[in-house]
Amino acid sequence: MNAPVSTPTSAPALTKNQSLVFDVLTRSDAPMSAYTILDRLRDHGFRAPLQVYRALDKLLEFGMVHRLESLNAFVACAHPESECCGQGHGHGHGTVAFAICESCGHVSEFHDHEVDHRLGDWAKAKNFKPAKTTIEIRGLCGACGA
Amino acid sequence: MNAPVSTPTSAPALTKNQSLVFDVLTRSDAPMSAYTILDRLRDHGFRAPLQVYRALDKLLEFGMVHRLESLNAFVACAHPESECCGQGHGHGHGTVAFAICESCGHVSEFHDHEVDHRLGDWAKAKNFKPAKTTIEIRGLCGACGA
DNA sequence: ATGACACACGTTATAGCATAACGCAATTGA
DNA sequence: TCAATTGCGTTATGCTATAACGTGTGTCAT
Repeated sequence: MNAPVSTPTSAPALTKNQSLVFDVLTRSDAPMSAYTILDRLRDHGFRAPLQVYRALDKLLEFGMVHRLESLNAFVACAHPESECCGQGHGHGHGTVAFAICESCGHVSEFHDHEVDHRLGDWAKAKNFKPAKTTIEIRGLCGACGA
Repeated sequence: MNAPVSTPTSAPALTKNQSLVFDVLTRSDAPMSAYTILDRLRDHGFRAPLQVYRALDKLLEFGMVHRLESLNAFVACAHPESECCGQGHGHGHGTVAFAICESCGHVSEFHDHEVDHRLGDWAKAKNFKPAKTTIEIRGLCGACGA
């Protein structure tokens, strides 16, 4: 009884652990570290970091979760399903950027074609083949920076 | 005998530990983790991670070293002194981006005004005050990706 | 059916990255 | 001279991530 449970929806079917981790992240309004997620899920039988990391690996692969490199933390994907989350794997919508408030912890996810394009041009000019691009702006959000 | 040693040059005077760390990073052609730096400096009396981290903190503050968030590693600043490294502290040359080869480990540092500008515009529109921006492209460099 | 395979899972142990908290030494400057 | 600041060294600890092992279950070609 370990295989993914099929759901009525379209997105990839998640296993129990994957669902639990995704739910916790979705309910959070700030990024969570793997260990924080682990603590939230102790009541659901989670005992070891690997249970979280393995679920996160899959969720990252599905594009349902993002990793914030500058925080060593994770967030549920926040941009519209139509642009990314629903679709299989390659999902051609480009790189996502994050604005992270260092005061309240809130994260805004956004996308800018022009930025994408410029970085792509640089890569092409240098014959560099991008695999994954990270863009994170840390600072103060409108509410905190007043 | 712990104070910074003044040098004939312009840039901020470095203490012994700061110089040692900076030299090691400068000689390396790939990013180094703090612990790798530590190991390289054992012969020079380094015994504990904090000795490295404290030096790195200062070098980061001086703009002489960058931290690669997606690697938890550090590189010596590679762009021309005239644009950044030499000057005091605020240094208004904008955000730097990195292209990191996942095969050979080589890192290219570059700057794109347009990208900077776009991200700045987004921030302004959202009333977000940026403090530090991270842009890292991971992939294969020209030499490795052929 | 059955056996090979892929995959999710659970557990223990370990590796790798970073900082807290203490105290000492040297420099600066009121 | 004394207080404040800064760099340094040490010990201990905390946080982040993965290696390596074995189990169970579903899939599918034979």
